[in-house]
Amino acid sequence: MSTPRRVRADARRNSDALLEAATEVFATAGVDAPVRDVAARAGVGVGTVYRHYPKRSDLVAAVFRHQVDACADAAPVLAASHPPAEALDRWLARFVEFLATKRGLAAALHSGDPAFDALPAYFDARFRPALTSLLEAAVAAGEVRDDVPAVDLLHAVAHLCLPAEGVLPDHARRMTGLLVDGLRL
Amino acid sequence: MSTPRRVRADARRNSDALLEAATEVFATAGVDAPVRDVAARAGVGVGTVYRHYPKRSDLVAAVFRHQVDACADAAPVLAASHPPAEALDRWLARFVEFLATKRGLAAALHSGDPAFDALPAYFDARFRPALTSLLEAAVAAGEVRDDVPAVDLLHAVAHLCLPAEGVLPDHARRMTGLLVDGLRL
DNA sequence: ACGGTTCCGGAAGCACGTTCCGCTTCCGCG
DNA sequence: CGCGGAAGCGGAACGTGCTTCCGGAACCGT
Repeated sequence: MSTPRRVRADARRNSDALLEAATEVFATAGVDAPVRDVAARAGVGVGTVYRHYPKRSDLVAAVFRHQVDACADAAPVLAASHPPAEALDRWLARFVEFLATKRGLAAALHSGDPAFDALPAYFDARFRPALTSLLEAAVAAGEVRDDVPAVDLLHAVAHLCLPAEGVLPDHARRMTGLLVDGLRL
Repeated sequence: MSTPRRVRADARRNSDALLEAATEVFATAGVDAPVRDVAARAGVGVGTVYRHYPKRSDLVAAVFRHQVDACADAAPVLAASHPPAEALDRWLARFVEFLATKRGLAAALHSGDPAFDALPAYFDARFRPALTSLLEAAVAAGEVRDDVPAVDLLHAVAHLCLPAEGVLPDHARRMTGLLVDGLRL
C-alpha cells in the first residue's frame, strides 16, 4: 500500500526549490504571477513545475499549505518560550501577518478549482488545535476569559482581515486589537 | 458640448444584441465565458464587441448594471399590484434570485479592475431607494416593524446569499425567510 | 561501469483578450 | 434618387499565459 519506490534526490531538491521559489514569487508579484517566473526563479524549466504540480492551482495550494504549516507550527514554539497571554498575543499577530499575504486568495478559493476544495478543511485542521492549546493555557493561567472558542476567534479574525468593499488600510490590525483586548480578563 | 451626431441604427441594434447575448452566455457559462462566445451568440464579430465595450470587464459591468436595473425597477411594479407586505415579500424573492446569478462576481468585484469600481455605489443607488419605499409602505400599513433600515436588510441578505465556505444549497432562501419573518409584526 | 528508470528542459500547442485595418453599411444632402 | 464620406463591422493576427510532449540527461541498484 505504501510507496516502495524512493524519490530521486534531484527530484526532491527541485520540488523544494519550486515551493520556495513560488512562495517568494507569489509574495512579491501576487498569486497571478506566471508559472514561467516561478520556474525561472527556481532555476528549472516549466516542464519540471508541471511534473511536481500538475496544475497551476496545485502549486498555489501547496504554497498555501506550507504557509499554514509554518504559522500553525509557530504556536507550540511561542507557547514554550513565553508566558501564556504573551504567547497568545504574539501568535495572533503572526496569524494576522499570515492573512495579510492572502489578498486574492479568497477569490481563488471560490473559483471552483478542485485543487482548492480541501484547503478550508486544512486551514481548520491546523489552526484550530494550535489556537485551542494557546487559549487553554491562557485560560488556565487566569489571563483570558474562557467563553470564546478557537473557531469563533479564527473566523472573526479572518473575516476582519479579508474584508469586503471599501476598506481602510490597517482596519485589520485595529479590529484584531479590539478583539484581543476583549479577551483579557 | 453635447453630441450632435446621432447613433447609427445598426450600431444601437448590435449594442443591444450584445448585452442580451452576454446576459445569456454569462448566465449559462459563467462570467469567465470567452468574449468570442458572446460575439458568436450575438451574431457579430469580436471587433464589434470591443467597439461597444472596450474591455471585457466593461461588458461584464454593463450586464450587471442592466440586471440591477431590471430588479430595482420591479419594486414599483410590485408595489402597485400587491398589498405592501406581499410586495415586500415578492421583491425580496426577486432580489435573492438576482443574487443567485452572481457567483463569481464577488470575486470579480475585488479584482481591482477599474471597470468595477463604480458598481457597489450603483448597487446602493438603485436598490436602497427601491427597498426603502417598499419598507415604508409596509410600515405605514402596520405590517412590519420600523426599525430595520433598508441598507441593513440589503447587506444582510447579500451576505447570506454570497456565502463563504461549505454552504448548503438553499441556505440562502432559508436564511432570507428567517429575516423576513423577523420583520413581521 | 552499465542499464533501466526517473526526471528534466524548453519548444510547441492551445485558449483568450485585445488590436488593427480594409471593407461594408448607413444616412444627410443635393 | 443616388452619392459621398463618416460610422461601424468582421475576423485575421498578435501577445501572453497555461499546459503538453518527448528526446535526452541524471540518478542509482547491481
